[in-house]
Amino acid sequence: MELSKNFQHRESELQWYEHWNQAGYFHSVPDERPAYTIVMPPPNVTGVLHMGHALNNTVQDVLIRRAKMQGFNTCWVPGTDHASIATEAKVVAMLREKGIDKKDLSRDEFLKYAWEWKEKYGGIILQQLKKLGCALDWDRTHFTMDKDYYAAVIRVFLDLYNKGLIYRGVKMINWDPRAKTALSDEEVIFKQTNSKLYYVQYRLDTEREEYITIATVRPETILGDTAICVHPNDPRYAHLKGKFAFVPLINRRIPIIFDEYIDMEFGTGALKVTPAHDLNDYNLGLKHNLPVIDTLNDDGTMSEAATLYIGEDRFAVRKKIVVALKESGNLIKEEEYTNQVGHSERTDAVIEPRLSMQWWCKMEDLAKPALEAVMEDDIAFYPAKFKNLYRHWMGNIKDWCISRQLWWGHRIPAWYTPDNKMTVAATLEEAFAELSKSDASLTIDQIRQEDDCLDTWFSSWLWPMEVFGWNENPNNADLQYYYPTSTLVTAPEIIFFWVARMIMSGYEYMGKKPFDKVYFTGIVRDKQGRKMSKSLGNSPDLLALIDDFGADAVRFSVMISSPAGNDLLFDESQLEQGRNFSNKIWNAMKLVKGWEERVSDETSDEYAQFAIHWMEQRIAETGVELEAMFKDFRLSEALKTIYTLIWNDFCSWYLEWVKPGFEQPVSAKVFDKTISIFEQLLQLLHPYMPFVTEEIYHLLRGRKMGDDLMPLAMPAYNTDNATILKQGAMLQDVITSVRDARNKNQFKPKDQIILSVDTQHKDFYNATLDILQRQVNAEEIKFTSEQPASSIAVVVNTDKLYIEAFGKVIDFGVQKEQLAKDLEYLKGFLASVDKKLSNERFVSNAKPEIIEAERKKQSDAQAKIKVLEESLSSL
RNA sequence: GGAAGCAUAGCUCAGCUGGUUCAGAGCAUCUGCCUUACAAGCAGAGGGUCCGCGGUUCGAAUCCGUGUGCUUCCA
Repeated sequence: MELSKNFQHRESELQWYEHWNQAGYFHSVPDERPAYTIVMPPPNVTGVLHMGHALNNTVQDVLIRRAKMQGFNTCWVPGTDHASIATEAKVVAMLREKGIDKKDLSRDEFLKYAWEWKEKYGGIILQQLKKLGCALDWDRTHFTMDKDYYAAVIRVFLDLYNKGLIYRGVKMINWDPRAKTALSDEEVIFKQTNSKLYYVQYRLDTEREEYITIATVRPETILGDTAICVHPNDPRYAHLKGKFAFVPLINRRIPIIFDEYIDMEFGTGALKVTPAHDLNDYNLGLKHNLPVIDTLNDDGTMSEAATLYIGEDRFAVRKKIVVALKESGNLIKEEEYTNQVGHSERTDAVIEPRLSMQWWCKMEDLAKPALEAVMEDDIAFYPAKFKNLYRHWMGNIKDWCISRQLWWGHRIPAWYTPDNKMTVAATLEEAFAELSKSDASLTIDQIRQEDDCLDTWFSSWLWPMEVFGWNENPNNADLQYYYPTSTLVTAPEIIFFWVARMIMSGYEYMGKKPFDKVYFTGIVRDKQGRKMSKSLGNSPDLLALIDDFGADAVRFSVMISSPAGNDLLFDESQLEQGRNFSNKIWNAMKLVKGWEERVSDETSDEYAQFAIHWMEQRIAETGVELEAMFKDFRLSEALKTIYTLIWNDFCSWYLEWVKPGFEQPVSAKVFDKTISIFEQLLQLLHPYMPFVTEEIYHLLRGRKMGDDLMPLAMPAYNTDNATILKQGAMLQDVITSVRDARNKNQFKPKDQIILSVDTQHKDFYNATLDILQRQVNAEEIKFTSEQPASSIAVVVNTDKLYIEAFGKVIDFGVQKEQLAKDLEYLKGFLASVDKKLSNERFVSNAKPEIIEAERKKQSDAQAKIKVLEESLSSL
């Protein structure tokens, strides 16, 4: 078979993903093996794959694939969440394009469109995950508005309500006037904004014409002012106790109040108080019994209560009112001012603090066990630094606003009579039964259900239990087997939104934590360090990257640069590195495959014994290291380690050491061992780069479909020969040193040399002679005790190597320089070691093995110095 | 205003419990190679006051304090 020049990822990816799926490797059913379970953080159903997903899901896939090889029954559950605000916004936009206004639709009509939209576009992101190679159990795909899931959400709502943990109340909330819904604090993004600070004077209700000046960035809100507040210790305003002022333009008479809340330094030290439109003002209003005048409609236009500009947009009014204030002489001055302005995470509209009746969930009791679990490492966070953040939030937890003024989502199961009596019940019939108890004349068609939906996170917090069918039967076999799940992989930015709440619901409803470990990935940033986001448009097109470089290369690039919890700057050079790595392995395969037709039983393979033995030990050594790294989620370090093992140890050293000469036969043993070694390496790499490894695994021995790498059990690694590892390193050292000397003396690669070795370790050289000879292109290697005439001397450890070449003029100056430089370094090194060892406090305080190591360093350095001095003097 | 994180080669970053397996990787740079798997490659090389200062210690890139700079979270 003709093998292509490079790895052809496009065909390979399609073929293997389909094959793994068909073979059932992705699907899990409970059995006697231990389970290793991950529930995917459900992406937004409107989403398309971006770098954050690529990172997050590659991490999960690496964990799943490795666990599978280690004998776990792995289950990785895919799914999406309904993302009420984002989806509703998309559907509204889609309808608008069709010329349909949401206002003209009934709730049911709208939902019909929404479901159509979901069926059409909602699965895109899951399909894209297949391109990335994700080993997901597709039979378990869930959606947060599936019938049973919906029922679970309603059931939890009823339960919490009955426990007294859910209540209705008027509070200051974050209002998104574009989406016309409340937002939780976490959904508001504060952006630095260039604003203006307006100084406005209010006429005092005194006989003399006196004024008090306030500063505000939101002049349109003065129409809702119900007081002016100053600091009780502020001498400027002490005389105003008990006085009143008039709101400009509308001449509302409002009191001057005194409160220590005021920052005397800010503005004029006098604050206008608008309880309906500012949280702090609201609290002041409560304290001082101020009336609340709500001057805004839900769409951000002025309400009738404003009395002026009714129906006009708040920002247009801001401009107009400034003009009006100027004309009336109330505007004193304007100042440039930068402040933090809240924007909606989803619609980017400027948030209005607004008083509103909402549904709330009490968090204090739920938070307690969830906080303890993390603090006591019953649920372990990686990296642990996020425990602090978690503790801080959980310790100061506020009640959760769970209602959203949207249609797309789980409709709150609260029911009202025409005179606004309310009950909470699963169905209309139950609600009717309850409500009619106190009103016998009530008919069922008079009852109307709450319009609001629940926050999306109020459904996704049930994810780890509900994907296994908690609602239908909490004792079902799947839930018993897979819950608690093993590892949650997510971004730190949703630690409160989601992670904390899943822990709460897990304890509340399962009595158990939802997962053992939480691994927080970093945030993917672009080259300039900006977070990749849709709004910036700086996220590369992942599918294009996969197409260009291959899924393995994309996976490589995100994994190589993502130490746990640290942000990663995404750089295309890493994609190239990944692609090149695939090709390197592909070419190594071509080399080995090329030997197949030249396998012979008669060929000597003694020369290769050392190489094989050494490589096997290197793999074992690395296998042990990898185990430790995976335990700590040092995933990028693990990949680097595997990369080095394959590229350096295997390709650069091992293959060169065992490679037969041009068109020479290769022994059956070397061939077979090399393939076995290759297969072990492919297995170690497979979790990171599944496609290229599976492809080559099959090609190496011409395996049949079904005889696959993906489910192959991984051996337990342990090293039993430290000596050969040291000898391998020594051999590399000798080879590099001789090559360096060749280079420095301008030898061409083809120039042959004669190498003479003055050593105490003849056994080592005898075992590696053939390898050494080929690697340094030596015609002959012999032992000696004297430096041959006109030879280059090289010192490696305490061995002296002499290089002779015919027809080569040797530059002793270069050589002398090199030896002198080495000697100088070593003398300095020895001096530092001597100093340490002659320090009494070191000898008495340091651990014995450290002292022993220093002694060894001392004697090694002394020996080497001696050898170097001898070489120098013989020049 | 409160809190956290980061500062290591030209660039992007590793460096777990303090000790030469500790100063490392990739990219970039320099030298030599179209060597019979791979030029997306091979063989070598150069390059760093581990941000400044102070402390703990026999010993600090690593621990503590402090200053500076950047980032993020909360108010």
